[in-house]
This record gives sequence, C-alpha cells and structure tokens, in this order.
Amino acid sequence: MPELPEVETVRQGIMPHLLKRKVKKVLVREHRLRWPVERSLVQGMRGQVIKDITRRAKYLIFKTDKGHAIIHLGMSGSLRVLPSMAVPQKHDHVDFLLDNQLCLRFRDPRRFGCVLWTGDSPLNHPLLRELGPEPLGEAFNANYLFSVSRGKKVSIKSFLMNARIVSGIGNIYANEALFLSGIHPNRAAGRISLKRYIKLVTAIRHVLQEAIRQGGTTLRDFTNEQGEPGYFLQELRVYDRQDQSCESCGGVIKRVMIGQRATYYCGHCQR
DNA sequence: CCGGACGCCTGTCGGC
DNA sequence: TGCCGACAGGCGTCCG
Repeated sequence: MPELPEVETVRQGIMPHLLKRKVKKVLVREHRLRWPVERSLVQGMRGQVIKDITRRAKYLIFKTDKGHAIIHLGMSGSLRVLPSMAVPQKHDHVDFLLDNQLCLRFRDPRRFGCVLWTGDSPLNHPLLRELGPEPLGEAFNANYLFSVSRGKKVSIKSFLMNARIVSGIGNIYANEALFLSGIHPNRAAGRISLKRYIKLVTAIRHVLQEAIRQGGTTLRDFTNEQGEPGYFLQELRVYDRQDQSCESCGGVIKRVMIGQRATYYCGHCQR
C-alpha cells in the first residue's frame, strides 16, 4: 500500500502524539508478520521514551535511549493513534500503549509489514543497510541515475522501483513520474540520456512532494493516523486509469504488466 | 552479476 | 447466490 509519501504522511501525523511520550507497554496479538515480532521489541521498548521518529525509504524508525523500533507497513499496514481503551479490531496486531492514555496501533491484514527492534544503529540493520539514496535527498540526482544505469537492460520502471537504486518509490509514483517526464516505462534504463534523467528526477521530486502535501494517495484503504484518507488520488494522471483518456493528448491510457506489476502509460506522450 | 519470477497473506471485485 | 480467478501502495529470495 504505502509508498514514501504515505509513510511520510503517517510519520508527520503520529509525531506530535508520540514525541517525548513513554511507552508503558507493547502488546503483541499476532507476531507472525513478514518477520516475526521478537520478544526483544516488547522488552526493549517497555519504559522507553520516544525521542524521535524518522523515515528511511518506507521504514519508520522510533528512536529511544536503548535502541530503535523499525516499522514497515508492507502492502496493507496502517498506524493509528487511538485512546488506549479502543477495542481492537481484526488484524490489529501490535499496540504501543503510551503514558498519555493514547495507543499507537499497528494493523495489517496481509501481514507483509513488520515491527522490528534493534539495539544497533538502525541504518546498519540488514534491511536498511543496502538501500539506495532518498529520492528527496541531495545524493539523488540525474548524474547518479545516469551513471548507475549504464549497461542496464532492465526497464526504467523496474529500475525506479528497485530500492537499492533509489528508495521509497513504489508502483503509483513510478508510473506517475514516468508519465510526467514523457518516458516509456519499458525503455531500458541504460538507454536513457542524461537530459531525460534530468527531467525524470525533477518529475520524481515533484510528484513525491506534491503527494506528501496532499496527505498521500488513498486508492482503497490508506489512511493517516486519524483514519482519514489522502487526496492525491485526484492528481493521478495514469495510475489506475486504463482505457481513460490522457489529459495531455487525449489518447487512451494503456495497462500492461512490467515485472508482475500493473503499469499505466500513454503510448503517445511516453516514448 | 543481472533480470525475472515466485511467494508471503487477506480481502475485494467481476464474471459466470 | 455462490464459486473462482485475478488482482492489490512491497520486497526478500531463488533460479537460470
């Protein structure tokens, strides 16, 4: 479900409720997530004060004096801030009970997400260590993309969705950024000019920033910490719009599969 | 090393 | 109405 803008929306939303709060207790109802919820998470977080919440790619990192909790929302995960007494629903797997009568509740029907604990530096965690640069950071630029793509036959769309190349871009925003920069999703990454990578980087930054500003994209079930949807859906130009007309040229938007993922594009505007 | 396919899960939707 | 397959904002792992 959530890509970088949705995760960032959640981070900004939960931050004011959690910062400087003590975690009185962690309640695990279901530990069988993508990676098992370890006892060390429950023990490590108990009694700790949340000093900061940061984001790396699609991971949220909760800093305490003893270590860091790392949360990934997978395809269907959500975090809500609720009164501690709120009755848990189906798929509400983990609660972080706070000292202000609130509770951070992790829900994930498909259980592709994870809730991890590390006593080490979180960026050293095996799942985070190999991540490519943040698309909104300075290390991500056209020269970087151009140089790491030389000789690569993979489609530009799969390339953008590869977290080792650039982290945080998922299916929606890969499709949208390629439309905005006029690049065909099937084009080999190694056969794109520096000039076009300049356009692509601008498009990626723009679409991610705009999506964050609108609180993310709610297609089916994404909500923020208060259970509210995001409003970027109305800005989508190609994603989930197959057979509809391209707002730029009036042509028909196509849908194909690239790397087992639905891919939407305008065959006239994107080459 | 590279690129592509496969699972991991549950829920929903469309077609018959 | 029910059943069945396709598909869904991700990503680690395996295979050729």
